[in-house]
Amino acid sequence: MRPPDTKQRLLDAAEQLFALRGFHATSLRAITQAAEVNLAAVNYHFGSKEALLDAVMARSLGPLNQVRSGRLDEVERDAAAENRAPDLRALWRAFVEPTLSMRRHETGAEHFLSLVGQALAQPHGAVMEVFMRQMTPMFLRLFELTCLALPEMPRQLLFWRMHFAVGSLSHLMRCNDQSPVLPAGITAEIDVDTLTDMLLDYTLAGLEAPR
Amino acid sequence: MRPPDTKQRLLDAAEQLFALRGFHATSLRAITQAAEVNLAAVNYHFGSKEALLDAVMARSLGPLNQVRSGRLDEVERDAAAENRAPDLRALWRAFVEPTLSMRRHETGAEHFLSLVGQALAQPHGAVMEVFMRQMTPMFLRLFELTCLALPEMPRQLLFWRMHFAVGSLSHLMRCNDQSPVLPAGITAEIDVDTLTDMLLDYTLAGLEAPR
DNA sequence: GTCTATACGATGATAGAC
DNA sequence: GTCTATCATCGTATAGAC
Repeated sequence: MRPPDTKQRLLDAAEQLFALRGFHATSLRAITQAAEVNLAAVNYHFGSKEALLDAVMARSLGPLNQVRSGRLDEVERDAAAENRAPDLRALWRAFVEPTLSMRRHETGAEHFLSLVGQALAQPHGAVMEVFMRQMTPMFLRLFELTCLALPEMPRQLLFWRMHFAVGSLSHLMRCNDQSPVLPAGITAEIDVDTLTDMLLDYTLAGLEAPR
Repeated sequence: MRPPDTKQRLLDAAEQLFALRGFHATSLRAITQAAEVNLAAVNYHFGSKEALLDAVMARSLGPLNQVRSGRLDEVERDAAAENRAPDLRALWRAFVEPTLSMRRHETGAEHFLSLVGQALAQPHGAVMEVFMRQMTPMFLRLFELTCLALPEMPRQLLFWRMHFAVGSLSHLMRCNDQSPVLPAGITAEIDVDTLTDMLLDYTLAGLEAPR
């Protein structure tokens, strides 16, 4: 009647409750009750409540970055095959699209995005360190490939412009479920592909802007 | 020896501790001890711990938006005097510059920015509602003025592009103290004016990009 | 109106028996 | 590995002194 092991059950219950009601608003007792395990199991398997959040986040972030990494491989391979610089739009599409299309394919995507937002806002959160350790190689690789695609642009300038681009994406991730401010005559509902193209148009124009 | 009133002392102590150690990591007992007031004073003057955070944020956000509002007035006045559409760069400079230059003039600016980041990440936070209630008129006004400055652009498209622009700014605010990923040969130290111009170049190129 | 002292229920964490 | 019992600490509420 309760086949999966305790660790998995805790991860599943925690992911849902953390995202739904927030990290601090969720008690360990609520999680262990939902998972139908003992209260002390959390500290036995993970060590602390925050370490449980770490594990939940790492479980989703790993596969996502694996997809991104594979798509960056493709872009690099295409460029090498035709002996040219990598295509800027293909590059950023490889980075952006897996995240945005999570909502379509994965279940609990909004849970994951909500968790990332919460984790990154903590000042001394060990969670942010986990996130950064996972994301840093991806950022560095994307930066170097962007420099190759825009060889005329100073690296220092591109660094900051990439910072702006990442900000646009992360803000979009954070606000994608709850509608932000809606001016009159504007609807927030939009197709994922259209949204991806709009973000790419915006980002590429900013990256390539004259000084 | 302890001249200011209790309310003020609590706001000051809470602002510093919340920003330094995080909202949930800071106990009311730590705050009241730092403020040298009684524990129950928090609930008497503010009602709850979260309401205290509300008050701290509103204290900084109000004056900041007042500055922004005044500068938007100027842009509108200039446009009306010359009977033309508002200047897009002046418009966004009015919105962006007061925030970025907080670090130069105001004390505890990084505290405020850290608090905003924390507040916005909470799923059901009443704090986000407070923030949004303060920011919504500003966003709506900026949106309408941007539409006037770019009359050819569809409103729906401009709405999303403005969303991307706000994301860039908020990400910059959140990460301005702690250096993010630093590729080789890149330094994160930069003059505030240069940074402002770089952000404006990037944002305007994105807003004006062809479809 | 303000401030103080004190108490209550719930939380995250831990120790030790099984 | 799992469980029960227990701890210090948390946010909150209230009764009563100035």
